[in-house]
Amino acid sequence: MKSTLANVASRAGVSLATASRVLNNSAHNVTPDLRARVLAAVEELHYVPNAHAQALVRATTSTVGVIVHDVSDPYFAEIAGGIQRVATDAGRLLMICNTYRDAERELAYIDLLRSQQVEAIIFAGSGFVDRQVERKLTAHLESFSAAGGRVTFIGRHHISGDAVLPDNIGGGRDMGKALAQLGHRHVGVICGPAQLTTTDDRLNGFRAALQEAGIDLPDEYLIEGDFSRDSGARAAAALLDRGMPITAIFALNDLMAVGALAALRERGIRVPDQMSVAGFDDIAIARDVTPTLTTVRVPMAELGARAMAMALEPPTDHFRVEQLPTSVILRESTRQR
Amino acid sequence: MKSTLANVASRAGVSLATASRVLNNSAHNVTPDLRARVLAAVEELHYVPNAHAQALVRATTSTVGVIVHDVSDPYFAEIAGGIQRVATDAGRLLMICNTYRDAERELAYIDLLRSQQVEAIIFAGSGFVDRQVERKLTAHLESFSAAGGRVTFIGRHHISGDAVLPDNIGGGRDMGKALAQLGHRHVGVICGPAQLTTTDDRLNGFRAALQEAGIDLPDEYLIEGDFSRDSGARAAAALLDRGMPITAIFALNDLMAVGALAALRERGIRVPDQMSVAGFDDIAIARDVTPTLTTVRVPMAELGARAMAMALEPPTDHFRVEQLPTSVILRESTRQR
DNA sequence: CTGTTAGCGCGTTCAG
DNA sequence: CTGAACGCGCTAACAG
Repeated sequence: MKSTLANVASRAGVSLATASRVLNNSAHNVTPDLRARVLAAVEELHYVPNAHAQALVRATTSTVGVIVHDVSDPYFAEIAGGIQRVATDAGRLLMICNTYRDAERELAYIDLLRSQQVEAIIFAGSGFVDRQVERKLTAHLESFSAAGGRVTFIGRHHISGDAVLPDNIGGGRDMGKALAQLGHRHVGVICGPAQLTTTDDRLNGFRAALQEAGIDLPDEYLIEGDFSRDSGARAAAALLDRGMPITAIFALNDLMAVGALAALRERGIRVPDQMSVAGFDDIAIARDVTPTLTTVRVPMAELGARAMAMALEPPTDHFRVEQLPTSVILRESTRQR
Repeated sequence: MKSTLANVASRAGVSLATASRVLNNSAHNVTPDLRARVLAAVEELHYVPNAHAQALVRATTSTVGVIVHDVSDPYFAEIAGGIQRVATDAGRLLMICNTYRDAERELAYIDLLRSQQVEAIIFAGSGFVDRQVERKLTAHLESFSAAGGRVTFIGRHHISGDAVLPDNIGGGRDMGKALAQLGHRHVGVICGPAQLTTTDDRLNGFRAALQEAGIDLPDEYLIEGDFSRDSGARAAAALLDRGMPITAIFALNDLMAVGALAALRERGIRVPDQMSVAGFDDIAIARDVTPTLTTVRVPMAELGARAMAMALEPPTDHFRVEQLPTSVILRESTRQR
C-alpha cells in the first residue's frame, strides 16, 4: 500500500480535501473528530507527503542550492556550516554541489538546481575573472531570477546580485603592513589561480601596503598555486629554488601556507627563525600546526550565515553588498627581522 | 513566459509528445526537421525540465540522500568526497544532511528524504548503541525500503541493511599491539561518546590487544570526549590531572588527538619524549601537526565510494557487509619507551 | 512518425 | 464544515 494522501483519506473515511486540510493546518477548520481520524491514518501508514507533488502545485520549494568549489576544503566546509545552520533554522533543505573549480560544471549545476525548482542559489567561493564565463553565468542565472529565484554570492563580485564579501583587499593590505612592520622587505607570495578574483584582491591589497612602505614586489617573488595544500608545498619549494633573498612567504590561503610549512620543514629551514610564513583565512588547523600560523582571519561561518539570511529575505530593488571585516592574527610563524 | 515543455512544443509548432521525445531520445524516432525545431525552441526559452514533474511520473529520482553527523568534520568530509565522486559519475545528485549526532534529527531527515523520493539513503558515521533508537530507525527505514528505496550504512552495524565498515576492532587491536611493542604499559584513552558503536569497537580491539600483552587498562585510564578537537584537549588535560603514570595517550579519533597535542604543548609536555600520542582515522592534518601523528589509517574516501556503489547496485536477497582494512601508521608522535 | 489523452500526488477553488 | 473537480508539468500508452 503506497503512502499517498488518497490512501490516508480513504483509510480515515474522509475526502482528499479534508485530509489535505488537516495536514496543512488550513484556515478551514476541520472537526476534531475527523482531524483525529486523519492523523491516525497518517500514523498507521507512515505517510509523508510527496515533496514533488507539492512542489508542482505550490509556489516555492523550501530547498536551496549551494554551489561551492569543494566542500571538503576546510574553507568551504566552514562556510557550508554557517549556511546550514541558518537554513535548518528556517526549515530549508540544502543541495550542495561541488564544481571543483570547473566553470562548465558550474553552469550545469545552475540548470540542475533550476530543474529542482530551488528557491535560491548560493555561490560560495571566488568567481572567475574571465569575462566570457561571467557573461554565460549571468545568462543562466537570468532565467532563474526571472522565475522568482533568489541568488546570493559569497566572496565574488564583478557580478550582479546580492553578495556578502570578506574584505580581501583590506586583509591583504593589513598583512602587508604587518610583515613590513616586522622588517621583511623581501616577501615571496604563493598566489591562487590567476583567474580567481580572490587571488587578485588579496594580492593587490598586499602589494599596495608594501608599496606604501616603500617595498617592491617583483614578479619573480610571485608563484601560482591552486589553493590546495600540496600546491603550496610545491610552490614554496620552487620559490626557494629561485634563490632569492626572501625572508618571508605569504600564501594567499592557509591550506597552501600549511603546505609551505611542510616543504620548509623538509628542507630543514626553521620557521620563523630562518623564514616567516603567513596565510589567509584562519581555518581551524592554523592553530594546530607548528609553529602556529600567522594569518588573516576571515569570518567564514558568518559569511555563510549572512548569505543564507539574505537569500531568505524579500528581494530589494537594488543589489545589496555586505562586506565583513577581516583581521590579521599574529601567531608563531612570523617574527621580527 | 514560463519555461515549460508545453511552451517549447507550441513554439516549435509540434505536439507535447514530440517535444518530450526529442528531449528523452525516446526509442521513437523523430524527423530531423522537427527535432531541430524543438531543440531551437529549448535553446531560446532556456528550457530545463521540471524535475518534480518528472519525478511524479518516473519510477525513480536519481537523487540520493546522505545523512552524516557533520560534513565540516574532516572525517565526514572525506567520506562525502568519496560518495560525491561516484555519485557524479553515475549522474546522481546528493542531498547532504547533518544530524549533529542528534538521533531525533536523524529520524526527521529520513522522512524528509523519503518525501523527496530519493532513490537511496546513505548513513555515514557510527550508530547509537541505544536499542530503542535503533528500533525507531528501523521502523522509519522500513517504509522507505518497502517503497523500493535502497539503504546503505557506513561504519554502523547492529542494523539490518547493506553496510561497508572500516575494521575498527582490528585497527584498535593493531594500535594496541603497536603501543605495547613500543614498551608502553600505561596508556590513557580518550574515548568517543559512550553510545556510539565506533567507540565500542575501537576501544574493545585496543583493550584486547593490551590484555594479550598482559597489560591492564583500568577504568581510570579512560575518559570520554565527543570526537571534537576541543573535547580532546579538555580530556587530555583532565587525564593529566588525575596524576596517573601514563606514558602514552590514545585518542579514538585524530581530531581529539590533535586537541590532546595542543593541551600537552600548553603544559610544556614534550611529545613524544615525555608522552606518546596516537589517533585514529588518518585525516589530512595528521601529517601537518607537529610532531606528525601516529594513527590508524581508515580509507574514508573509499568507504564512501563503496557505499555509494552498493546503493546503486541492484538489491540482493541478503544484506551485504563489506569490511575495509585499516592499518597503523607510525609517525613522530610515538616512540619507544 | 506524430498527436491525443490519461494519469502521477497534491493544493485549491467552488459548490453543497 | 466538507467534498468533487481542476490543474501543476511531464511521460507513457494508445490511436491515427
